[in-house]
Amino acid sequence: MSQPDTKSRILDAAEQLFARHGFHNTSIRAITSEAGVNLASANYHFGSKDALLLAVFERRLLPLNRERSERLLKILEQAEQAGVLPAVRDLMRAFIEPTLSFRNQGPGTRAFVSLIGRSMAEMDSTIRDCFIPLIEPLFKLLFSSLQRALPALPPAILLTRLQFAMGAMGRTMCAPDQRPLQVDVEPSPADSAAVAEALIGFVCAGLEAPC
Amino acid sequence: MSQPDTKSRILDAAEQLFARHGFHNTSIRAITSEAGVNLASANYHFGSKDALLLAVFERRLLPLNRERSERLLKILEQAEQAGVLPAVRDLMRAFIEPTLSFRNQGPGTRAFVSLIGRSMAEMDSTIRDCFIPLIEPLFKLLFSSLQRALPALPPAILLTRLQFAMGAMGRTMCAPDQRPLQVDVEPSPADSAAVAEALIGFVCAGLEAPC
DNA sequence: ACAATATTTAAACGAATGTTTTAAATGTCC
DNA sequence: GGACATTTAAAACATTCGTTTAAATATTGT
Repeated sequence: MSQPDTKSRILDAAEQLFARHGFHNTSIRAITSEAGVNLASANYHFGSKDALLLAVFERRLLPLNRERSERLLKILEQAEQAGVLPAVRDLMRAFIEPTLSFRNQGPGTRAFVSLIGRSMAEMDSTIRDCFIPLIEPLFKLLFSSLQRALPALPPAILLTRLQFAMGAMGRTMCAPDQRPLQVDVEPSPADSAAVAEALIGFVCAGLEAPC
Repeated sequence: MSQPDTKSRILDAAEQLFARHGFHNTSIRAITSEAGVNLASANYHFGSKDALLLAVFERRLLPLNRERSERLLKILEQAEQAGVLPAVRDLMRAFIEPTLSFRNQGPGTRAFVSLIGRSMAEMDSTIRDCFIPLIEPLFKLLFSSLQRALPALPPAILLTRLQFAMGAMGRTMCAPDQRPLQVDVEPSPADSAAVAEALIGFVCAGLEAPC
């Protein structure tokens, strides 16, 4: 092996470039060049560009989703044992907080969070075919958990509002790496924990709003 | 000229395909083929693919933004004459409602709304260079209007929350045309006026939440 | 140490892309 | 009605793309 092994270096470079320029606008040549490896090694290790995208998703999303899923289940369990409804805020925090704090764990995870945020708005089937199956089970768990937390809210309304929340979250994930819209105010707090708390407060207010 | 003129047919086809497959994944050949015109006519009329994207944006966004801008200004004016603060809900309705009702005015406008919603999450510079200048003035107007409506809220907090609202709105604009995440509930109301009202309620609750 | 396997390298392939070119056709205006 | 600009048509341009090939090199197992 060279420095880190070739496979990881390709994943790192792909993650960075997919996040910055998008999947279809990033060539395998750009990836292998950025990674400092031979062009053919990307296809050798991953088979195809599509499979590389899937590998980029899976490397970080599987552990992240496991953590979020465990936190959700623990909240449900604790609420049941205490004989109370789970709190919307606790549930949304379990879903949002690990994702946004992920951003601070290095340049790789930061790019990855951008990539995911961007992928949530993606229409292209190549990307959605990779992405949707990876988050659908967790999304279902979140939805059913929120149903328990808000038993009086019609499920269709809850689903609509949860889509709004996903939109707010997705934008928060990729907006810091976008060229910003210029407004005549100093930019929002760089402290990402504060942004996460603000987002949690925002979506909880919206989810729990009167009907 | 043929049926509708060639220029419009190219714009219609580009709008449809950009929304469905994304800019970089749509070829000029696919556009001109869908439009039933010659390949070279796209470059003849618009000069380049980038310029075609800009034309697609401008054709509908300029009138739409004019309407939204006028509605915002009227609300500010009326509030000032009445000696009261403008209502957050009125301002957000003026910004959101014309956009979402635009979706029901035909297949072209529907695709366009998707394209805009998708573009709000875009990282690619080609697309953002076209898109950002077209919405920045309106966004600034919305922001300053909300500052007047919420004088007690620190501007940095307001900006953060407005980003959340933009994310929720962007997702609402393109989600109906995405392959949906499957949840065990009948999909949200097809009535788009109801969705718009739900969105307005959601973002107002979040914007006005206690700090 | 040697054979077997895994990985890297350099070169090339065919296909698809945005754009340009040339010629024919169509419309406009004096 | 003829000169002129505008629009279409078909072909070709040079690049870039994802992928594959085949030889060279490194690694591993025994």
